Amino acid sequence: MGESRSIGIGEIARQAGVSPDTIRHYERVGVLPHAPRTMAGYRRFSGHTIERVRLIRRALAIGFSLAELARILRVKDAGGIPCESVRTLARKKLQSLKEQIADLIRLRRQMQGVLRSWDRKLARAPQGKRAGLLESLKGSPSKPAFGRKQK
Amino acid sequence: MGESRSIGIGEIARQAGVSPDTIRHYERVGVLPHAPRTMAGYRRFSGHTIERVRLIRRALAIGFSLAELARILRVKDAGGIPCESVRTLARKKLQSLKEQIADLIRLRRQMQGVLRSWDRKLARAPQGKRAGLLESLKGSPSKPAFGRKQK
DNA sequence: ATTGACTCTGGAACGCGTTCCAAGGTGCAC
DNA sequence: GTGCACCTTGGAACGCGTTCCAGAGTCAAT
Repeated sequence: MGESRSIGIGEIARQAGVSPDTIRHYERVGVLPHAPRTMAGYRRFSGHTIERVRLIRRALAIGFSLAELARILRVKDAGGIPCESVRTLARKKLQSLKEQIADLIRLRRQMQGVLRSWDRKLARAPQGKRAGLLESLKGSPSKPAFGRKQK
Repeated sequence: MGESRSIGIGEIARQAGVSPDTIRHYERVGVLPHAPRTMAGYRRFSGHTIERVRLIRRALAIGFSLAELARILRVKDAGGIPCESVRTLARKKLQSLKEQIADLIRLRRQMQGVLRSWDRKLARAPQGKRAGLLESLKGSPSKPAFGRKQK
Protein backbone atom coordinates (compact mmCIF):
# COMPACT_ATOMS: atom_id res chain seq x y z
CA MET A 1 0.00 0.00 0.00
CA GLY A 2 2.18 2.79 -0.94
CA GLU A 3 1.13 6.17 -2.04
CA SER A 4 1.63 9.31 -0.04
CA ARG A 5 2.20 12.10 -2.50
CA SER A 6 2.58 15.49 -0.93
CA ILE A 7 0.03 18.14 -1.69
CA GLY A 8 0.21 21.87 -2.30
CA ILE A 9 -1.51 24.49 -0.23
CA GLY A 10 -4.22 25.28 -2.76
CA GLU A 11 -5.32 21.68 -3.03
CA ILE A 12 -5.30 21.22 0.74
CA ALA A 13 -7.40 24.33 1.12
CA ARG A 14 -9.89 23.18 -1.49
CA GLN A 15 -10.20 19.74 0.03
CA ALA A 16 -10.69 21.12 3.49
CA GLY A 17 -13.06 23.82 2.38
CA VAL A 18 -11.06 26.83 3.50
CA SER A 19 -8.82 29.39 1.80
CA PRO A 20 -5.06 29.07 1.41
CA ASP A 21 -4.78 32.15 3.58
CA THR A 22 -6.51 30.29 6.35
CA ILE A 23 -4.10 27.38 6.07
CA ARG A 24 -1.15 29.73 6.35
CA HIS A 25 -2.82 31.41 9.29
CA TYR A 26 -3.28 28.08 11.01
CA GLU A 27 0.39 27.36 10.62
CA ARG A 28 1.26 30.79 11.98
CA VAL A 29 -0.75 30.34 15.14
CA GLY A 30 0.41 26.78 15.58
CA VAL A 31 -2.67 24.63 15.08
CA LEU A 32 -0.91 23.19 12.08
CA PRO A 33 2.71 22.14 12.40
CA HIS A 34 5.25 24.02 10.33
CA ALA A 35 4.98 22.42 6.89
CA PRO A 36 8.16 21.32 5.13
CA ARG A 37 9.05 23.41 2.07
CA THR A 38 10.25 22.53 -1.38
CA MET A 39 13.49 24.04 -2.62
CA ALA A 40 11.45 26.93 -3.92
CA GLY A 41 9.93 27.48 -0.52
CA TYR A 42 6.51 26.03 -1.32
CA ARG A 43 4.69 24.27 1.49
CA ARG A 44 4.02 20.55 1.02
CA PHE A 45 1.46 18.69 3.05
CA SER A 46 0.50 15.11 3.56
CA GLY A 47 -3.06 14.02 3.03
CA HIS A 48 -3.53 13.79 6.80
CA THR A 49 -3.53 17.55 6.89
CA ILE A 50 -6.95 17.67 5.31
CA GLU A 51 -8.44 15.75 8.18
CA ARG A 52 -6.47 17.84 10.60
CA VAL A 53 -7.93 21.01 9.19
CA ARG A 54 -11.42 19.57 9.31
CA LEU A 55 -10.79 18.63 12.91
CA ILE A 56 -9.80 22.20 13.65
CA ARG A 57 -12.93 23.51 12.00
CA ARG A 58 -15.11 21.22 14.04
CA ALA A 59 -13.36 22.14 17.24
CA LEU A 60 -13.75 25.83 16.41
CA ALA A 61 -17.42 25.29 15.73
CA ILE A 62 -17.72 23.67 19.15
CA GLY A 63 -16.29 26.76 20.71
CA PHE A 64 -12.58 26.14 21.09
CA SER A 65 -10.30 29.02 20.22
CA LEU A 66 -7.29 28.74 17.96
CA ALA A 67 -5.05 29.50 20.92
CA GLU A 68 -6.55 26.66 22.95
CA LEU A 69 -6.27 24.31 20.03
CA ALA A 70 -2.69 25.32 19.44
CA ARG A 71 -1.84 24.44 23.01
CA ILE A 72 -3.65 21.12 22.83
CA LEU A 73 -2.45 20.09 19.41
CA ARG A 74 1.15 20.93 20.13
CA VAL A 75 1.05 18.63 23.13
CA LYS A 76 -0.54 15.95 21.03
CA ASP A 77 1.95 16.32 18.17
CA ALA A 78 4.71 15.93 20.71
CA GLY A 79 3.23 12.60 21.75
CA GLY A 80 1.47 13.96 24.82
CA ILE A 81 -1.99 13.12 26.03
CA PRO A 82 -4.10 16.24 26.38
CA CYS A 83 -7.40 14.42 26.79
CA GLU A 84 -8.00 15.43 30.37
CA SER A 85 -7.50 19.10 29.73
CA VAL A 86 -9.55 18.85 26.58
CA ARG A 87 -12.46 17.52 28.53
CA THR A 88 -12.10 20.12 31.26
CA LEU A 89 -12.05 22.83 28.65
CA ALA A 90 -15.08 21.38 26.96
CA ARG A 91 -16.98 21.35 30.22
CA LYS A 92 -16.26 25.03 30.67
CA LYS A 93 -17.43 25.70 27.15
CA LEU A 94 -20.66 23.90 27.75
CA GLN A 95 -21.20 25.82 30.93
CA SER A 96 -20.70 29.19 29.34
CA LEU A 97 -22.77 28.07 26.40
CA LYS A 98 -25.64 27.39 28.73
CA GLU A 99 -25.29 30.77 30.33
CA GLN A 100 -25.17 32.38 26.95
CA ILE A 101 -28.36 30.67 25.92
CA ALA A 102 -30.10 31.71 29.09
CA ASP A 103 -29.00 35.31 28.53
CA LEU A 104 -30.24 35.31 24.98
CA ILE A 105 -33.56 33.85 25.95
CA ARG A 106 -34.02 36.55 28.54
CA LEU A 107 -33.16 39.03 25.87
CA ARG A 108 -35.65 37.52 23.46
CA ARG A 109 -38.40 37.71 26.01
CA GLN A 110 -37.59 41.32 26.73
CA MET A 111 -37.35 42.16 23.07
CA GLN A 112 -40.68 40.58 22.29
CA GLY A 113 -42.25 42.60 25.05
CA VAL A 114 -40.71 45.76 23.71
CA LEU A 115 -41.91 45.05 20.19
CA ARG A 116 -45.43 44.32 21.35
CA SER A 117 -45.63 47.55 23.26
CA TRP A 118 -44.16 49.45 20.35
CA ASP A 119 -46.72 48.05 18.00
CA ARG A 120 -49.47 49.15 20.32
CA LYS A 121 -47.97 52.59 20.52
CA LEU A 122 -47.59 52.90 16.79
CA ALA A 123 -51.13 51.76 16.18
CA ARG A 124 -52.34 54.39 18.57
CA ALA A 125 -50.17 57.24 17.34
CA PRO A 126 -51.36 59.13 14.29
CA GLN A 127 -49.11 58.84 11.28
CA GLY A 128 -46.23 61.23 11.25
CA LYS A 129 -46.25 61.75 14.98
CA ARG A 130 -43.59 60.81 17.46
CA ALA A 131 -44.38 57.64 19.33
CA GLY A 132 -41.32 57.59 21.53
CA LEU A 133 -40.33 54.01 21.08
CA LEU A 134 -36.79 54.13 22.33
CA GLU A 135 -37.81 56.17 25.33
CA SER A 136 -40.05 53.39 26.47
CA LEU A 137 -37.14 51.00 26.96
CA LYS A 138 -37.02 50.24 30.60
CA GLY A 139 -34.11 48.60 32.02
CA SER A 140 -33.09 45.70 33.85
CA PRO A 141 -29.69 47.32 34.28
CA SER A 142 -27.98 44.51 32.44
CA LYS A 143 -24.63 45.16 30.93
CA PRO A 144 -24.03 44.97 27.20
CA ALA A 145 -21.65 42.06 27.35
CA PHE A 146 -18.61 43.66 25.85
CA GLY A 147 -15.53 45.55 26.70
CA ARG A 148 -11.96 45.05 27.57
CA LYS A 149 -10.73 43.27 30.61
CA GLN A 150 -9.99 45.38 33.62
CA LYS A 151 -6.40 45.93 34.49
CA MET B 1 -39.43 75.48 39.08
CA GLY B 2 -36.07 76.45 38.02
CA GLU B 3 -32.89 74.61 38.48
CA SER B 4 -30.86 73.17 35.66
CA ARG B 5 -27.24 73.36 36.68
CA SER B 6 -24.87 71.84 34.21
CA ILE B 7 -22.91 68.77 35.19
CA GLY B 8 -19.34 67.64 34.56
CA ILE B 9 -18.35 64.49 32.75
CA GLY B 10 -17.28 62.60 35.86
CA GLU B 11 -20.58 63.15 37.59
CA ILE B 12 -22.55 62.22 34.49
CA ALA B 13 -20.52 59.06 34.16
CA ARG B 14 -21.06 58.11 37.78
CA GLN B 15 -24.78 58.73 37.61
CA ALA B 16 -25.13 56.74 34.43
CA GLY B 17 -22.89 53.94 35.61
CA VAL B 18 -20.23 54.19 32.92
CA SER B 19 -16.73 55.63 32.68
CA PRO B 20 -15.91 59.15 31.53
CA ASP B 21 -14.06 57.54 28.64
CA THR B 22 -17.27 55.94 27.55
CA ILE B 23 -19.09 59.27 27.63
CA ARG B 24 -16.42 60.81 25.46
CA HIS B 25 -16.61 57.84 23.15
CA TYR B 26 -20.36 58.22 22.83
CA GLU B 27 -19.90 61.82 21.82
CA ARG B 28 -17.28 60.83 19.29
CA VAL B 29 -19.49 58.32 17.55
CA GLY B 30 -22.50 60.59 17.71
CA VAL B 31 -24.93 58.90 20.07
CA LEU B 32 -24.50 61.90 22.34
CA PRO B 33 -24.64 65.36 20.82
CA HIS B 34 -21.49 67.46 20.99
CA ALA B 35 -21.50 68.87 24.50
CA PRO B 36 -20.93 72.58 24.99
CA ARG B 37 -17.59 73.44 26.62
CA THR B 38 -16.59 75.84 29.33
CA MET B 39 -13.93 78.42 28.59
CA ALA B 40 -11.39 75.88 29.72
CA GLY B 41 -12.73 73.34 27.28
CA TYR B 42 -14.52 71.17 29.84
CA ARG B 43 -17.71 69.48 28.72
CA ARG B 44 -20.91 70.50 30.48
CA PHE B 45 -24.03 68.39 30.37
CA SER B 46 -27.61 68.84 31.37
CA GLY B 47 -29.24 66.32 33.65
CA HIS B 48 -31.13 64.87 30.69
CA THR B 49 -27.89 63.38 29.51
CA ILE B 50 -27.98 60.83 32.29
CA GLU B 51 -31.23 59.40 31.04
CA ARG B 52 -29.93 59.59 27.52
CA VAL B 53 -26.92 57.49 28.42
CA ARG B 54 -29.10 54.98 30.23
CA LEU B 55 -31.27 54.83 27.14
CA ILE B 56 -28.23 54.09 25.04
CA ARG B 57 -27.17 51.34 27.41
CA ARG B 58 -30.56 49.72 27.25
CA ALA B 59 -30.68 49.94 23.49
CA LEU B 60 -27.20 48.40 23.30
CA ALA B 61 -28.30 45.62 25.60
CA ILE B 62 -31.22 44.97 23.27
CA GLY B 63 -28.82 44.55 20.42
CA PHE B 64 -28.61 47.90 18.70
CA SER B 65 -25.16 49.01 17.63
CA LEU B 66 -23.70 52.40 18.36
CA ALA B 67 -23.74 53.19 14.65
CA GLU B 68 -27.43 52.39 14.39
CA LEU B 69 -28.19 54.42 17.47
CA ALA B 70 -26.18 57.32 16.14
CA ARG B 71 -28.23 57.35 12.98
CA ILE B 72 -31.50 57.12 14.88
CA LEU B 73 -30.67 59.59 17.60
CA ARG B 74 -29.36 62.18 15.21
CA VAL B 75 -32.66 62.09 13.36
CA LYS B 76 -34.50 62.39 16.62
CA ASP B 77 -32.36 65.27 17.89
CA ALA B 78 -33.07 67.06 14.65
CA GLY B 79 -36.79 66.75 15.37
CA GLY B 80 -37.33 63.78 13.09
CA ILE B 81 -39.43 60.73 13.78
CA PRO B 82 -37.38 57.57 13.47
CA CYS B 83 -39.94 55.29 15.07
CA GLU B 84 -40.75 53.28 11.98
CA SER B 85 -37.15 52.50 11.23
CA VAL B 86 -36.54 51.73 14.87
CA ARG B 87 -39.25 49.16 14.81
CA THR B 88 -38.04 47.63 11.57
CA LEU B 89 -34.57 47.40 12.98
CA ALA B 90 -35.86 45.82 16.16
CA ARG B 91 -37.73 43.21 14.19
CA LYS B 92 -34.55 42.26 12.42
CA LYS B 93 -32.74 42.04 15.72
CA LEU B 94 -35.38 39.75 17.13
CA GLN B 95 -35.18 37.58 14.06
CA SER B 96 -31.42 37.19 14.23
CA LEU B 97 -31.68 36.70 17.95
CA LYS B 98 -33.96 33.76 17.38
CA GLU B 99 -31.60 32.27 14.85
CA GLN B 100 -28.73 32.75 17.23
CA ILE B 101 -30.58 30.95 19.98
CA ALA B 102 -31.44 28.09 17.68
CA ASP B 103 -27.79 27.82 16.63
CA LEU B 104 -26.59 27.79 20.20
CA ILE B 105 -29.11 25.17 21.21
CA ARG B 106 -27.97 22.95 18.38
CA LEU B 107 -24.47 23.53 19.57
CA ARG B 108 -25.36 22.67 23.14
CA ARG B 109 -26.95 19.44 22.06
CA GLN B 110 -23.92 18.52 20.02
CA MET B 111 -21.60 19.48 22.80
CA GLN B 112 -23.44 17.43 25.34
CA GLY B 113 -23.25 14.45 23.04
CA VAL B 114 -19.56 14.95 22.59
CA LEU B 115 -18.97 15.21 26.30
CA ARG B 116 -20.96 12.10 27.02
CA SER B 117 -19.02 10.08 24.50
CA TRP B 118 -15.76 11.48 25.81
CA ASP B 119 -16.61 10.49 29.32
CA ARG B 120 -17.33 6.98 28.16
CA LYS B 121 -14.04 6.89 26.32
CA LEU B 122 -12.09 8.19 29.27
CA ALA B 123 -13.72 5.74 31.64
CA ARG B 124 -12.74 2.94 29.30
CA ALA B 125 -9.22 4.09 28.58
CA PRO B 126 -6.55 3.23 31.14
CA GLN B 127 -4.97 6.20 32.84
CA GLY B 128 -2.18 7.81 30.93
CA LYS B 129 -3.29 6.45 27.58
CA ARG B 130 -4.51 8.38 24.62
CA ALA B 131 -8.27 8.39 24.29
CA GLY B 132 -8.50 10.44 21.12
CA LEU B 133 -11.16 12.84 22.17
CA LEU B 134 -10.72 15.50 19.57
CA GLU B 135 -10.47 12.94 16.84
CA SER B 136 -13.94 11.75 17.64
CA LEU B 137 -15.49 15.05 16.69
CA LYS B 138 -17.67 14.40 13.72
CA GLY B 139 -18.96 17.20 11.77
CA SER B 140 -22.01 18.66 10.62
CA PRO B 141 -19.92 20.87 8.37
CA SER B 142 -21.20 24.00 10.06
CA LYS B 143 -19.19 27.15 9.77
CA PRO B 144 -17.60 28.81 12.78
CA ALA B 145 -19.61 31.98 12.53
CA PHE B 146 -16.83 34.45 12.09
CA GLY B 147 -14.79 36.15 9.48
CA ARG B 148 -14.69 39.20 7.36
CA LYS B 149 -17.23 40.11 4.78
CA GLN B 150 -16.49 39.10 1.25
CA LYS B 151 -15.46 41.80 -1.15
C1' DA C 1 2.03 77.91 45.95
C1' DT C 2 1.72 73.30 46.03
C1' DT C 3 -0.98 69.25 46.27
C1' DG C 4 -4.31 65.99 44.25
C1' DA C 5 -8.40 65.22 41.64
C1' DC C 6 -10.28 66.23 37.48
C1' DT C 7 -10.41 67.30 32.51
C1' DC C 8 -8.87 67.81 27.58
C1' DT C 9 -7.15 65.65 22.85
C1' DG C 10 -6.15 62.03 19.13
C1' DG C 11 -4.91 57.76 18.62
C1' DA C 12 -3.73 52.98 19.81
C1' DA C 13 -4.87 48.71 22.16
C1' DC C 14 -7.85 44.84 23.24
C1' DG C 15 -9.81 39.98 21.39
C1' DC C 16 -9.97 36.89 17.35
C1' DG C 17 -10.69 34.37 13.07
C1' DT C 18 -10.31 35.61 8.61
C1' DT C 19 -9.10 38.22 4.58
C1' DC C 20 -6.36 41.27 1.90
C1' DC C 21 -2.23 43.57 0.36
C1' DA C 22 2.35 44.36 -2.20
C1' DA C 23 6.34 42.82 -4.17
C1' DG C 24 8.30 39.11 -5.70
C1' DG C 25 9.52 34.09 -7.09
C1' DT C 26 7.86 29.26 -9.53
C1' DG C 27 5.97 25.96 -12.59
C1' DC C 28 3.92 24.50 -16.60
C1' DA C 29 1.68 24.97 -21.14
C1' DC C 30 1.68 26.91 -25.65
C1' DG D 1 9.71 33.25 -24.18
C1' DT D 2 5.55 34.61 -22.73
C1' DG D 3 1.46 34.15 -20.43
C1' DC D 4 -1.13 32.67 -16.44
C1' DA D 5 -2.00 30.38 -12.28
C1' DC D 6 0.16 29.40 -8.34
C1' DC D 7 3.14 30.19 -4.30
C1' DT D 8 6.13 33.00 -0.75
C1' DT D 9 6.51 36.67 3.19
C1' DG D 10 5.14 40.13 7.03
C1' DG D 11 1.94 42.99 8.19
C1' DA D 12 -2.44 45.55 8.12
C1' DA D 13 -7.43 45.51 7.85
C1' DC D 14 -12.02 44.11 9.32
C1' DG D 15 -15.95 44.82 13.18
C1' DC D 16 -17.02 47.02 17.63
C1' DG D 17 -17.59 48.67 22.30
C1' DT D 18 -14.56 49.84 25.62
C1' DT D 19 -10.28 51.03 27.79
C1' DC D 20 -5.83 53.02 28.03
C1' DC D 21 -2.19 56.17 26.92
C1' DA D 22 0.79 60.58 26.96
C1' DG D 23 1.23 65.23 27.40
C1' DA D 24 -1.11 69.02 28.75
C1' DG D 25 -4.32 72.21 31.07
C1' DT D 26 -7.82 73.37 35.19
C1' DC D 27 -9.65 73.85 39.63
C1' DA D 28 -10.74 73.61 44.57
C1' DA D 29 -8.64 73.16 48.95
C1' DT D 30 -4.90 73.84 51.86
